[in-house]
Amino acid sequence: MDLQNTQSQMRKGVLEFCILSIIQKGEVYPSDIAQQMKAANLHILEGTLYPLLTRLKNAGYLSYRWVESVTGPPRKYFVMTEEGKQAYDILFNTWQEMATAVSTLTKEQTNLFNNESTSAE
Amino acid sequence: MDLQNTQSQMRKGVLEFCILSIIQKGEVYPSDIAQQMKAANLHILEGTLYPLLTRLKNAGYLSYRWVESVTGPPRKYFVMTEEGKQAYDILFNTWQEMATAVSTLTKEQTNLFNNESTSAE
DNA sequence: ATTTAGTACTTGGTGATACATAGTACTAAA
DNA sequence: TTTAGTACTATGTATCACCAAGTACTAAAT
Repeated sequence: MDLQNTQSQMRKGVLEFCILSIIQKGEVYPSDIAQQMKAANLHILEGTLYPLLTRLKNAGYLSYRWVESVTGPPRKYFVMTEEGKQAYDILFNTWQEMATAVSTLTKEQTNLFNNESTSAE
Repeated sequence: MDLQNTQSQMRKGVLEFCILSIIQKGEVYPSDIAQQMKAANLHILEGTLYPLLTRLKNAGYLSYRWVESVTGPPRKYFVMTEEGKQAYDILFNTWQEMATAVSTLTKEQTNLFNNESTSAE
């Protein structure tokens, strides 16, 4: 176990949520997403992003259309489905609740549990 | 893929961090930790908690001592090592940076990237 | 004394998924 | 025709939460 791995795990947990958030704001193709994630300091690699988008699409949260490009092969432009929007709203709540819980837990404070009943006999 | 799984992934990413935070506040044994996590709405099961503590101990972040109990088998009481404190501080920063990044990303706002250069030709 | 219930810790198997790496395919310019 | 840049795909590996079953200890009930 190393710290980088733990940090990676932390980031991993919110990848889907962040990507749904980006797509919710407008039609994008994978490189747009990678760019925005990078700008937010949440780097994501091709080998992670593409399978993740496929999973989200298979789950019915996304749909896409092929769009020709002059600079290379065609691009998959993704948009959110109604189902995806609902899922995003739920994840948004989940995130907020979790962020609140973690902030509370990690605040420096006298903790109720430590002051009673847990001392060894 | 279902939503519960995604929510579980989100929680998974911060488990180690939260547990380190709890141990940092004082000597505890696994049931204390589970109880505090539950109180924070971040439930953790035995099959998750015990291996995780073993990993953290093997990484040098924790040490423990056996303490007899009158109500059952002896308990492993965990405390943090110096190395563990340093790791915790790093994870604390990681968490804060990530939480900020996610909040920024998921805020409803006109995004710079969507307004230029990403439209298809 | 033996059984039962409660508590504490351990172990093995499964599934989900990020990551690393390599590969395919398309366009445009040298 | 080759090279470089871009876009998408596929495979193998490692990590880790979860599930389920198991071991072990104590105290109370029978």
